[in-house]
Amino acid sequence: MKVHQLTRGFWEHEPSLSLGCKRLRPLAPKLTNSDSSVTTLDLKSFIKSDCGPRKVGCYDEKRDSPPQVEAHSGGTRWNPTQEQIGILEMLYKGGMRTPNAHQIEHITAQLGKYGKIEGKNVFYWFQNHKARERQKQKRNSLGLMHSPRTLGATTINSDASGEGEREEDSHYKRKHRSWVIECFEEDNRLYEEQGKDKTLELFPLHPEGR
Amino acid sequence: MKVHQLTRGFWEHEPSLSLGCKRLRPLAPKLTNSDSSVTTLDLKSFIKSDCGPRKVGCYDEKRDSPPQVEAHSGGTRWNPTQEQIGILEMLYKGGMRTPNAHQIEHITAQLGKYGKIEGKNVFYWFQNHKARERQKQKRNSLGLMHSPRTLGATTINSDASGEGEREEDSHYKRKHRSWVIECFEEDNRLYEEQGKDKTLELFPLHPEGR
DNA sequence: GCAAATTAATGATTTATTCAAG
DNA sequence: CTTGAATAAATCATTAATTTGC
Repeated sequence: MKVHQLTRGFWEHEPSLSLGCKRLRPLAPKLTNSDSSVTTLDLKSFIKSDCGPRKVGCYDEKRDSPPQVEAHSGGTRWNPTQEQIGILEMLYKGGMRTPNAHQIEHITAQLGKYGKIEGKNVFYWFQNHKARERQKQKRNSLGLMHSPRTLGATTINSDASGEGEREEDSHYKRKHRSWVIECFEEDNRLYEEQGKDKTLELFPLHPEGR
Repeated sequence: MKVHQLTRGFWEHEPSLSLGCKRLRPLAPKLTNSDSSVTTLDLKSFIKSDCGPRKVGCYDEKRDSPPQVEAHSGGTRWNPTQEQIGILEMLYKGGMRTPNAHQIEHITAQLGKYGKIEGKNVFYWFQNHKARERQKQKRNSLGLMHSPRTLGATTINSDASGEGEREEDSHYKRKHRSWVIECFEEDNRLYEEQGKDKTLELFPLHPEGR
């Protein structure tokens, strides 16, 4: 397979790769296949070796001291403290919905005083909180006008929170902002040396359908 | 600009906060892009400018020199060259679906030789390509068997497109991995030194009043 | 032939779902 | 069951090929 060469060329900075692929023009019929007799290159092997698919996910944050539970708990997932949650909710109530990189950075720094936390935790928190507030509300409004049966009595708060949380948020959305992605440029060099990998299986291994 | 007291309280580690903020709708639709009231929020452009070329901001900032397309980059959105597309497709065909930070970094570096490109572009490309290949296939398989009878059987993965593209991808997903988010930790210091206060508009910035 | 108007393709962003730790 | 984490689906926005009228 010639693909091999292509691949190699690619990873080796070879500037000359004359693949015949042509970006199909927008309006073109767009035939169904983009051909490809080319194929399956051994990218896998290369990439894989590049970063050992060792531990999956974020368990290997600290190269050593694995069982070392520091501060709170292991290193699996963020376990917010009361203060952290409080502040986050406060911000949420204040109107914040999707903080950008700067804000996240800042917030993270502040919350860090109360316990271990990473930027992504803040990011996710907002995402989840927003989504869940929304669905909670939807459930409520729907439930109210429908059958009186309550599925989960456990849901104590059930909107009792009384936040006047409206859908306001959804208007000013649709505005470009990148918080999440824009960081790629910055963090590049970092990984270079660390060798820390979060790689995991790069390719699908188990066939199956969803 | 008065940035809400609440904010101040928070940032100063002040525990006493009495938010009564009600905050109403963010404000007018804000279409026509940035109100340009200036400094208020160009966080984004800020960030971007950090790296040089200001893209995101759209054109508002410089209302003149609009048609000035430099090279091809312009400044709006990534416009992949054929080589770039070719390589990406090659990788895709090779089985790559959701490259992690390392891979993205690497790929970006390589593709950068053929034209301007950022990590996020690579990230998005894979996301979009994967999704679109999927929907294309779904369309196909649905289309070809218009026998309304067995709808459920559609999963036979007819592969009509002639492409060997399988659905394998959708299983190994749900695997923790952060490429996107993990960068938050790293890029922090970047902003730090700049001295640029980020307290600026932590909130949606709705015109107070009201 | 050319440029405005159309339109398909696709880059970028947001929302909805799903998975799984605790 | 709650919720942090991650991915997929839906949507918006912009670019460029194509069409159209002159």
